[in-house]
Amino acid sequence: MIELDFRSRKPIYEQICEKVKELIAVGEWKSGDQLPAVRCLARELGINHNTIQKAFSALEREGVINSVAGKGSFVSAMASQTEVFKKQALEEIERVIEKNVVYSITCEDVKQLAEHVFAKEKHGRGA
Amino acid sequence: MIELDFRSRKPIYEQICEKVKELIAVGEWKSGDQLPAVRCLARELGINHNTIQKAFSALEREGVINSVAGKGSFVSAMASQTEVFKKQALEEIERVIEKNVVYSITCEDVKQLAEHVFAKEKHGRGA
Amino acid sequence: MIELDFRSRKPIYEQICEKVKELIAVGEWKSGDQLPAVRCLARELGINHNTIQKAFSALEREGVINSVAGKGSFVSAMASQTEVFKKQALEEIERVIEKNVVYSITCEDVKQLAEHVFAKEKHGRGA
Amino acid sequence: MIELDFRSRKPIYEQICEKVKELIAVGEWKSGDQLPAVRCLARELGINHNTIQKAFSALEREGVINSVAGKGSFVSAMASQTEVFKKQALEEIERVIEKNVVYSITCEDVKQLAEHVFAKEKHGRGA
DNA sequence: GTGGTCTAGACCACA
DNA sequence: GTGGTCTAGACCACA
Repeated sequence: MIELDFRSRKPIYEQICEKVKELIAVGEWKSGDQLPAVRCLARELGINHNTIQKAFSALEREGVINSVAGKGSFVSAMASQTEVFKKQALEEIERVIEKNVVYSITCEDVKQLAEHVFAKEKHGRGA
Repeated sequence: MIELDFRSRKPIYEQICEKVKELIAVGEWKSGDQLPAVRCLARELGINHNTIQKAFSALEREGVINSVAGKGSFVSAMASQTEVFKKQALEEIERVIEKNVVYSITCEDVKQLAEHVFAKEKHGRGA
Repeated sequence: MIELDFRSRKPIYEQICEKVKELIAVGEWKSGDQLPAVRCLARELGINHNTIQKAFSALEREGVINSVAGKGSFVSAMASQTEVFKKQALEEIERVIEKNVVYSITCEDVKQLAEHVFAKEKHGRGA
Repeated sequence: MIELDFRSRKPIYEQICEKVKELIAVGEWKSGDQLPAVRCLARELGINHNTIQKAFSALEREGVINSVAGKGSFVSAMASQTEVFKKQALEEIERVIEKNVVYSITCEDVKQLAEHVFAKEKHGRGA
């Protein structure tokens, strides 16, 4: 379910955070669902349990999950989870557009890009 | 001309690379222009010259500048410099959109975002 | 009568201890009253009876209740129960004030805070 | 400068966070000051550098300090640092009063307590 | 079993 | 030198 890129410059624990958020976003994991146990997931992914711990701590801090010692970790009940994710996603896109606006890209370029990406996406899901 | 954010988590040398590219992109520095000497720039920015060296080496590897031992560094003559930058910029934006497509954003969201950013930009320059 | 917050980082057994003390403090449970049976309460709260056991053991150690094997647990006859609770409460508040005195809070700040809390409380009960 | 209580139930890294905040609050460490190096402080306190790392990461998340790889950790420039600390302190006191209001303490009790603590404090500093 | 903390020690990128 | 990440392994409290 979760695939890691050990060559990436992005730390493993951050990759895990992102994957968990994605799994929640696509509805694979729902509010209240119990996540895999820290040590169990660590074994599956072939990494140390402390790395999972670090990822889960960050996710709890963000309000994405709730971890209770002795019981487990659970997808947070935050009703607006999805909206928060969407807001953060759009903010990230905005930042990257702003940063690159200096390289003579036009509004039209970005719009076409968006259409291209979403068209691809549609095909990908249709397939 | 180049301002660094020492608090940023982005490495100083990467910040320098980006600033150099921006200065070329906006036409401040043109093909063939000589860049400031490594040690001189280091003194101005108040950083170690090794950090500038690292940035310039990366820029040379990308073909953005040419360094000639004993003479200095020069903006590359690559005619298509601007187009390469633009292509890279669009690729980066595409990557970020693709990564975030899972968070229930729509093509329309991104298009509106683009318009918003470019409208702001226009105002900023108009001012 | 007893409500638990399973998401709280406060251990379940500590939550139970506090609730029992509160119920005694407000006069709901009086000296000599029999507490619900461990297993019964466990069933009601949907938790393991060992957790209740742990809470009751702690309460007995503090002299709040008396457990008699084969008969059950009873609210301790300590005449001064209420006063002990009050003393402990004030000690806890004192500790927290002392700990925070370094953050440039004033005596006046704390006094106003107290008035605010008690005014709220009064309203809450009046409602 | 920083003393730890290894017997305490409070994790070491949390104790460190609190001590750092206190040192900033009392003006011992000022905005922009460089904190002791992670490994250096670890050696001094006789603990593992990872524990300091964990504390500093938490402090950075809270905006109390800024850590820059290769350079060091610095007291954040947040102008309102002191006010934030004070606000958090008062919130903690409020919470503890509210929690204990059930134990028949009166507003007057708390006010007297406050006076007592601040009188002691004054003497302590005067001595 | 479950999460949380801590150590000892290694390796990395950056300055 | 400086912070950051990761592992292997231990120990703890709680359920």
